[in-house]
Amino acid sequence: MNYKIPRGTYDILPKDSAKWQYVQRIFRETAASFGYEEICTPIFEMAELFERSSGESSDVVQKEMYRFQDQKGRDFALRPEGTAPVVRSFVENHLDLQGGRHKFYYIGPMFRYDRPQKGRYRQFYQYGIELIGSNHPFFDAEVISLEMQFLKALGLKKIRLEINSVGCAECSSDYDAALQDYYRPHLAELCPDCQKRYEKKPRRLLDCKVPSCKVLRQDAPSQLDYLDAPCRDHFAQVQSYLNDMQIDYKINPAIVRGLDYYTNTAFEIIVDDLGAQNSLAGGGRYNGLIAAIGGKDTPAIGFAGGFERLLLAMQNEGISTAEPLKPQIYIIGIGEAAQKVVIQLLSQLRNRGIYAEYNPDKSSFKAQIKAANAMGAAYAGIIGEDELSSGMISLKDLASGEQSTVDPSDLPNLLIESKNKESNNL
RNA sequence: GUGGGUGUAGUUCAAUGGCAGAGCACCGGAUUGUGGUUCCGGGCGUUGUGGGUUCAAGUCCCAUCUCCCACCCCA
Repeated sequence: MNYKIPRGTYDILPKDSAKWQYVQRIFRETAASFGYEEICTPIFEMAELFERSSGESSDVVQKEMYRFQDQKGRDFALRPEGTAPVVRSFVENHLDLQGGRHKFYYIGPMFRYDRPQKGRYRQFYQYGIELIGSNHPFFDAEVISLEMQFLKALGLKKIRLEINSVGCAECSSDYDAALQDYYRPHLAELCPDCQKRYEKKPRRLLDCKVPSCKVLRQDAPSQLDYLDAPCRDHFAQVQSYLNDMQIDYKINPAIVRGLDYYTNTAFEIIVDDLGAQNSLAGGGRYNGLIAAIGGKDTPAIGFAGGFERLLLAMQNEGISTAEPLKPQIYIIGIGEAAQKVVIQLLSQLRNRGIYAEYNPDKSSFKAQIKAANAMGAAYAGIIGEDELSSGMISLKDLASGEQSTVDPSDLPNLLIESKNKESNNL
């Protein structure tokens, strides 16, 4: 084998594509029921867009972006996440000046130069929504409920919703200072990673997995105690709306979104038994982002989820998604003379939208009916010498074994009728 | 970027340093046109790749790559 797929990427083969179509369809339907419409943005953008939005110090920008220059030396990056491009498009198309609320959803591949592992790839597919133009806490709850609704529609049960508030720019920097004050005397006891975090992003100290760091964290100040009055009120209202929507959640002060632009509400949906990468979706409010990339100051909230993890979780819960494609009829032709009639019939049926199969590679009657059975065809249509002379077709119901003789002109309607009957029974 | 594991037929896996094999899948057949069972037949694969040790390497050594798991990070 000469050519190999790039590391951390994968092909979606026909045997799996129905699953992908299914989850995407359910997501689109769910989004539509909340009034969200699709937005498609390019797969690459100016690298600077992501530096601005995610934060130059973030890992995503520092070491995970696929960056490249084009023939004119312009600095681009394959998009590592979906929010910045949507916001860029929002501003570029002057929707910020138009006012009002805007609801977007997107589906597509994202790229991050990570070390691949379970539930983590270098090209991975995300779905997400963005609601731009309101700071009302109702919409925080609505965005969360859309995601919960989607997961429920898929039949996932073993999921947990955790929420937090990271406050606005002011209270969040107050909190960082408080955390540093707390950790300063213990600096030497922290793991090397945490010592770096202390400087760069003190909040990251809260989700370190090293036992000694976990112990220290127990008495650390909580973000929630450092929220100013408006932020505290906002968070309380979000919870109240979630209660009204009968959505279960747990407050987890350790939830820290990785990207710099988050404010106030942050949430994450976690699935057990998924391995280390157990975060199925995450999101939050990002009131400062639109202004940060040059638009009119506009509040916004959204989330993103990963399809790979979704599919893993569904597999874990034994949720089956799609039936394999089965022919409605498999046409068996015997002898050279039959082939012409077979092909004409095949075309007629396909023109009527009926999935009909025929395989001239198999010549014997036995091989053909075996294939019909193996493919799960509902019927076998037989055309041999007898049928050629009578102008009729022998039609065999492969489930019951019953065989009848039908006029070729009646066949399409007959097949469509039986298909309808079958889907009504489901 | 760090650590551990891994790689043999389409697939799942065998093979004390000594002839690379089996199950499943796939294809064909079992007296001329009736399917899930059964029986019979069908396998030379750069043993991931490149070096090295050896009379002899799938097996030992080195390098490299993939995949898996974890750290990290995150969806």
